[in-house]
Amino acid sequence: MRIGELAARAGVSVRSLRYYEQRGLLTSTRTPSGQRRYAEGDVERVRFVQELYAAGLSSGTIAELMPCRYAPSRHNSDATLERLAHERERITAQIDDLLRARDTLDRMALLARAHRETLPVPEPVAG
Amino acid sequence: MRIGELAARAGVSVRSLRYYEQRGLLTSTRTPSGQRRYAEGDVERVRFVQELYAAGLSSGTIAELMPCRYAPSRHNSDATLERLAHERERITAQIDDLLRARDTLDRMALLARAHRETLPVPEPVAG
DNA sequence: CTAAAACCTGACACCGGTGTCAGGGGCAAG
DNA sequence: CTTGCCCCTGACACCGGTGTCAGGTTTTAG
Repeated sequence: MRIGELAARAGVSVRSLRYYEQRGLLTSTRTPSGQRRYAEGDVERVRFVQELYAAGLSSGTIAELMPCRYAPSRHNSDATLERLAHERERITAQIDDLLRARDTLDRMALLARAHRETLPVPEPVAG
Repeated sequence: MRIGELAARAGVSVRSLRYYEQRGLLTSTRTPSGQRRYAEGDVERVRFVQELYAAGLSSGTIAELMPCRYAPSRHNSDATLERLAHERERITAQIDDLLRARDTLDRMALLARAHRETLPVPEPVAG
């Protein structure tokens, strides 16, 4: 398929797909005139990339993990396991950060609501 | 206390503290010569800022939430509640992203390990 | 008094994924 | 052939918290 269709189906911009190719996250065949053509499986591949981006992995790291996912072999799995463990640790720490911050926000919201009721205004808002 | 001490005790750089002041997240009194002086409570305040930064809140958003934390009143709590709810939602979504990605990494690690045992090499590496 | 350490302001750089513009092909439908 | 849409490359901008350098002042220790 052409790049516009892949972008639409994977939910990313055309710009991003070209960038992924440049970073080695995605490959395409080219028509004689130079236009990119993609296979069906690339939709899933792009979603995979997005999923890891959403978790804060860099394009370099994702590039390193791609073969483990799409062309696993003894050769690549060794070095990759360390990277996997490292990223897992980072993600877990990040989740902890988020949970802590969310708790803090919740406490602040409670406090804010308490202040609202501590000082009731005659006619706050009818509706 | 002076800025260097606050930086050390809060675990951030001096540069960051000046930036926080510029963004309205932190205030300082000045000595006649212009040097910043901070109160004890600012240590906690800086940690609070860091906690929210770690959860992806921007300095602008944090600035908006500061009064809710350190000077709560009917006046500010109203508009802030919406912001709090919004950020909470964002954080929760982010946690979901991280959990999904972590699961994916875990599956990849399993796959990698499986490949290792599927194709055992005679003498991988002795030491 | 002097030297070192700490502080000041201001400015520029970085990262990295994405938006966007410019200027130029390719290709199907009419 | 023309029109219109999609594609190509290359380049610049952005965000935002932080590092870092320059050039200068203040404080502190000896």
